[in-house]
Amino acid sequence: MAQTDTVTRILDTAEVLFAERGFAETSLRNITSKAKVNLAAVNYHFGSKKALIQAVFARYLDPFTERFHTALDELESEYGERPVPLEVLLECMARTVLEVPAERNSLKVFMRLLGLAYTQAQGHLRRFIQAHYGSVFTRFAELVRRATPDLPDAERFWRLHFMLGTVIFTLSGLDALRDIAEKDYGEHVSVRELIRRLRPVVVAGMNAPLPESARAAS
Amino acid sequence: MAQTDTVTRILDTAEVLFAERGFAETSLRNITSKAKVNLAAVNYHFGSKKALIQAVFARYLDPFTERFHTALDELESEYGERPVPLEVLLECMARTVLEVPAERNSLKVFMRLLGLAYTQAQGHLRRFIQAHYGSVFTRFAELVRRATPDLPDAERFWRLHFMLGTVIFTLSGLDALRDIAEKDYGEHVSVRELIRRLRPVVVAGMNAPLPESARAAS
DNA sequence: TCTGATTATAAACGATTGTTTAAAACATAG
DNA sequence: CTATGTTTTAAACAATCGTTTATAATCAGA
Repeated sequence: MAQTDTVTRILDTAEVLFAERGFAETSLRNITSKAKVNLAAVNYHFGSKKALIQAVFARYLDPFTERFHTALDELESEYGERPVPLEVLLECMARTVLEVPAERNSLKVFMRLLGLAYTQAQGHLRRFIQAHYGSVFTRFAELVRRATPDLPDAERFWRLHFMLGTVIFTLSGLDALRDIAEKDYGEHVSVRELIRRLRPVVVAGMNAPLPESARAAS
Repeated sequence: MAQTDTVTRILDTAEVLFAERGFAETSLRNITSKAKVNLAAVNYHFGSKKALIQAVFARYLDPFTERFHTALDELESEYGERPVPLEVLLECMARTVLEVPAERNSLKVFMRLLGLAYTQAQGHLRRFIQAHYGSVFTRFAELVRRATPDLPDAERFWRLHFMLGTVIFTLSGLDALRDIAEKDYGEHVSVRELIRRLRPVVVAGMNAPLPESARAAS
């Protein structure tokens, strides 16, 4: 039983430190000392630092993809052949993202990790995430395609990533932005309130008019 | 004259490596060996690695803020007391962002650096950028305020950062996205074309309907 | 051409990194 | 209790990090 305890203590500490300072800036000694665990325990239980990083992600993404798949199952059986409206799809994704880390009050950590997965070099991480969790995103993208039949494929592809960028960038850099916001007009904003603000912006962005044709551009 | 040569060779190499792998993952030995410069040259000319990082940013942001200020000057004198339309402001910013690195074909590097500035911990960088270049952003935000008088202050603040997130996130992670895009539908997309696609999305996001009131939310 | 300051260089510094080793502690089944 | 397999531990590993030092090379001004 002490084994499980050590493994989860390492994961709990690692995810916080990774989220705060990034992967390269967090040493195994930082993690093990704060987790009150022997240094060698990381290599013993996980094999390497890279594997630890992937394990941290898997602990969030495994339940996320599972819940997201069943949520999409429900939507598909509810709507049958009819396309699921875009707002419903976005709402579904947002709800799932909020649910997963809610149990440990770690939404902020989860968001920050997603941001790091995009921006930190860490080629192994991108490959790991793509290989293990790419399919659920493909499925979501296909549903979005049916919800926005007028959008050219390329346009929809990019707008989906614009949307992802907005959300992940905002929620991942939340602490820094919150500092500025509080200094500017003294309002403390919660993650859920931010998501409330994000929704109309994202929907409007997805439904924006098509850009002027490439040839007509200056 | 050899001095200037060494300094710029260090900066040229450092910005590329930083953009590719991040700050912590790029060692001074990586930089100096690739730049064919002695290791100690960095500490001699810049003082420290932190100072080198800041110098890399200053080389982009100094001309950027200067050009942006004069471009905003022209807009203000053109419109006088009337508010500058939002589209014009965004167009002005986009044009300035494109102009600065154009001389060295390093738009990709510039964008990637901006993304890193947001996401990498590097507290000293955030403070440096805020202290040196915060004023031009404040000025821009004030012009946006006059262009969108119907938007509550808090809402506009967050939407501006949503927009920044979309653009920086997209252009900073461009290489990864481009790989996916090419694999999905074989189209190679240029930065300028991406900006063309971004514009209507950003404008629509800024002009999106207000979210349901906080109290009415679930 | 000599002088004095600036720049380049090679070598070493101590600190920290991820990982491995070998022995100790522990748990559990016979 | 004993024996076996698992987990923990302290110590050391080689590699790399940013920085410093002392010396050599280069330059500009008189």
